[in-house]
Amino acid sequence: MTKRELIMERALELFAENGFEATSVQQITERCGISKGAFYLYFKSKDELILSIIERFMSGFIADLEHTVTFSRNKGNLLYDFLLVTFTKFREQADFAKIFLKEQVFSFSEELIHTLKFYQSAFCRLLFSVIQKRYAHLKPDMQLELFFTMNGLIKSYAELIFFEQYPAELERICRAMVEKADIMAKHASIASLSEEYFQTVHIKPEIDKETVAALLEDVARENEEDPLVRESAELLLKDLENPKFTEAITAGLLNNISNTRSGKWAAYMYRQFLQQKK
Amino acid sequence: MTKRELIMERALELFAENGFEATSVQQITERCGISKGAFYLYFKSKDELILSIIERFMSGFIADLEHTVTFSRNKGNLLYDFLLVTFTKFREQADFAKIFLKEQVFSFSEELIHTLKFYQSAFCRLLFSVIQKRYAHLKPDMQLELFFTMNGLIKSYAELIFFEQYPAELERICRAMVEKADIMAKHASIASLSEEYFQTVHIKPEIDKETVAALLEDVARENEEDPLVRESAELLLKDLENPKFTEAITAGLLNNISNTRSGKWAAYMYRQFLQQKK
DNA sequence: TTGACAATTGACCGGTTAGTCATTATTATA
DNA sequence: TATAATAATGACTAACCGGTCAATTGTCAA
Repeated sequence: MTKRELIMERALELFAENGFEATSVQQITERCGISKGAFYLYFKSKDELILSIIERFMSGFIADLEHTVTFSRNKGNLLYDFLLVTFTKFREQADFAKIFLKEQVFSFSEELIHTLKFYQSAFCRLLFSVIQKRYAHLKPDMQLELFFTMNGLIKSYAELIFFEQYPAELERICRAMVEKADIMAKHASIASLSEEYFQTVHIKPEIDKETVAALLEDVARENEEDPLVRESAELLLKDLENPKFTEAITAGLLNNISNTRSGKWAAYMYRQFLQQKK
Repeated sequence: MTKRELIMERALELFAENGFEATSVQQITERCGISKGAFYLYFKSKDELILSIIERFMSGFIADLEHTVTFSRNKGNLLYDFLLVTFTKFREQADFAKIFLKEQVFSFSEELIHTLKFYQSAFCRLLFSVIQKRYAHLKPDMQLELFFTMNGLIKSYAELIFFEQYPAELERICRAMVEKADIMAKHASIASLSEEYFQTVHIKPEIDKETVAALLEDVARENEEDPLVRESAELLLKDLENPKFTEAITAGLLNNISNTRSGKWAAYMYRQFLQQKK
């Protein structure tokens, strides 16, 4: 483990215990057994630290969910799978879940708020797409209603599990949630939210070409020894500047890089970027 | 408006804007146009200030809800009324709602955490009693399930309204929520929570005799000019020490003081105290 | 007008914070 | 072993925090 990773790990523990604001750089360095000066060799500020932590975990989280949505074998279980992956990932990273669920948005830097909103809307888009598929026959306003309810329940269950340390059976919770969604889809008639709500949640991600290019370069660098992945990333990079490939070819290349850690995220961003252009 | 109230009001604004931790006493006094020293004439610490704010608003809030539950004319609409009062009260006090919904529990004093938990569990008990009445035919585990879902939805809607400033129609939201509850009560079968959850939420309030006595003394003092209220409070005070009255008499006396501001809260606490003794 | 008392002030205190940088320790290379 | 390069240190700064208190101002009866 690099020292940078060590700092991130210990800091995450402290943030989960005492919150971001209440944790001082001093405390972090003490737990790591390093000096205060050393901290600033690896992070240029405390803000950059929390940003890196959020970025690192959330990119993995969203990429995993995206993978579930895209490659789920059993389409009938997609909602269940989505929920289970969500809770499982959060449980794996319980410390992160705590700060993500409860952390104040007050007194955060603009950049931090922007990053959080970006990932939150990425999650919302995925969840909504799952709802849309399962309940395609419903009118959009009732789909919205279902999305809102499920989103709220996810948060409630997450708080119960991580803050009250409730000994939950994740599978049971997910089954109960799917049942609720199905029942509501079948019998509910009153929509409490208008289309305006969609705008509230659905903040456009505004992914630019440079961001995607940078991610693909990372993939190529990190997988230098694997020619298939490296070449796929390089081809995608070229096509980004000068699109020539058909959809099938692009999809195949994205699949090639999707098995690597950084590749999963890069592929997701690439797909989002293409969809945005349409 | 007394200077104490002025401070509470301006402080609440700042807390809603920047959070409790991030708001300094300096900022508060500046917005009030007073000196820092003056602040400490009215509050012995910053903690006492936030405690007073919470106490002031939450006692009124819970008392109103309790009044709704106890005296609701149309029992069939009780859940709807409960939800509507909740949202309406929160909207009236949007600044307070913000700090109550989002404020960190990290780095709060023990007393503050205890107070917050006390009011939260008072709210939970009321909501659960409403659910219990409406869905009396259901098994306890499904009642719990309904309670959890409604509680979560209340929070989700509240966040939507106060943080995203979503232009909500409260009546429509409440109708949609009641519909959801009814549908779930009729068709849901999977219970995700065991009885353990009840303990998590249902923290015993532990109301002691002295607390209730102090509240009744306040009522008597505040309503000196109203003999009916004053004497009712004094009789209740005596009966607290040396219980002689029948339930009907006690209930009547509690009704007598329930129309005053402080009386509503005192009556609620009195009833809770009696129930606890059983 | 005076004097007693209450209300109000703001400089000040000890403590904590994020962040800096001259100095020192460690490692790699020649 | 000597030298250069890199890694790490911790005392230090400036700003801000909650809270205090001697000094000042305002008020009103005598």
